[in-house]
Amino acid sequence: MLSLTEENYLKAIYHLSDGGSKAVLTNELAEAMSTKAASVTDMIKKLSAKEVITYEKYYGVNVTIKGKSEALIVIRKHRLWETFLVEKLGFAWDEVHDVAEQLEHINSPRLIEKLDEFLGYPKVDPHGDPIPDNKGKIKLQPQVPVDQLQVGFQGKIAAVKDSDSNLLKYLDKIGAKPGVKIKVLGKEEYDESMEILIEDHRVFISKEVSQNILVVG
Amino acid sequence: MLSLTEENYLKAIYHLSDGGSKAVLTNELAEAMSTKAASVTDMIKKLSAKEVITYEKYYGVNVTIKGKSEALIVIRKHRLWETFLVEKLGFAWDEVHDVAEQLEHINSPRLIEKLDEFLGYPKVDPHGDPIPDNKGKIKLQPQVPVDQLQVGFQGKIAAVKDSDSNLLKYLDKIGAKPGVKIKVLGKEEYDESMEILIEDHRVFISKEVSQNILVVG
DNA sequence: GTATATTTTTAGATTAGCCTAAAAAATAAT
DNA sequence: ATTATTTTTTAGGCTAATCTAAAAATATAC
Repeated sequence: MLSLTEENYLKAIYHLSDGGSKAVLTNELAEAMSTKAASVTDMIKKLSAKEVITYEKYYGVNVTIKGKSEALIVIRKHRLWETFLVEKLGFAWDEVHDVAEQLEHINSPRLIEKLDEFLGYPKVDPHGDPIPDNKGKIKLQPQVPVDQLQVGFQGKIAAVKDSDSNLLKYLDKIGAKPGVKIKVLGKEEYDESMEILIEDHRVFISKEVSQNILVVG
Repeated sequence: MLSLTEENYLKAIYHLSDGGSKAVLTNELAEAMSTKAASVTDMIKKLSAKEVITYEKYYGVNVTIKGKSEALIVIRKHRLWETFLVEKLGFAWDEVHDVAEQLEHINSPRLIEKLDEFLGYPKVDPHGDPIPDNKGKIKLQPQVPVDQLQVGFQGKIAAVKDSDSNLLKYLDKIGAKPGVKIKVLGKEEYDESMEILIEDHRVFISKEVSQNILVVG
């Protein structure tokens, strides 16, 4: 059983490690938690003792299987609550985070199952992030390049192919970065250029560009 | 600003004092909070410093105006959440208390206003208890426990004391829920058990049970 | 490859909330 | 009205989570 504070640290570690794929340094974590490195060291020892992370001095921390599962439960709760706030209570998608940060710590598996059912078992939250299922499994969606999308498609930018620096600069200019909402408005047959909505503004992109933006449903 | 623990103490004081109409003793409070008298004395000092209660040594504590208002905000949240859990998520009315105990501490005035709106501005919660408005005003109707009623009394169940889950299950079984018609058929002198009519069927209840059913005329 | 800078850890305090044991005040009993 | 009992408070300690300041380990620079 984790305390509220421990739960928050674990979640931060999970995110900073990209879901457990790399080690997290003490200072990074201190920054993320708005606290001091010394406090982080203390907490790291506690979380190690509870076997949700492994810890090597002066090297960093890694999430264990158990830790991942616990982190995903919190993330599931966070994203279900965000969905509730937007879909049912009429919050704007950018004002839900702080409240969801509190709600995610409510401890009642039954409540979460009921909430999930009430929301119609949503797959993604209002930001487009996937909602882990009740086993803690996160269904990572296949990333599709924009040029293969149908007109009308709505989703979120998952990644961009970062081969060319000029391309990245251009993508940055039009606001095409991971996490941003995207919608396909139109497709020109003869040159395969596209008209898309990035966040809230319309842009025309060439086939070349469209091949380099990866999205998820 | 009160901590979670302070909020729970204040709420208990509010209830034990019958909404601020009498002083609460240290041991009473210790009992209610499942803690020791010494801890209560400590907390009393903190709550006095924050001016939500007044405190006279060896006499007891009283809620201040400010304290009442803060307690009522928590009670409002508790009862709105209980309503949500029953009305929207399909919880049974006797399984909501523990979850609502957690949810009542979520701090977001906007959330509560939105929730209130979503629920259609309910006046009472699933136990029949009145929901304070957003100014902290509570419309109280005099509620009398069944054990104090005369034979022949007819009325309506207004609320049940929602402390014990086993009791709530029992009450649910005999159909004793808010809104239901009730009539006192008889009273046994030697053990103070009673025979009552709940909606349409006769039941015998012990004194203990009769003390936990509150009715209005 | 030694010196300097950065990062991380230890050491020692602090605060909130709780505890036990003992002292003090209030209440009850004779 | 003293004594006995109950209630409440004080005294002193414990744990979780935080802090500052200093020491230790690692990384960087010349």
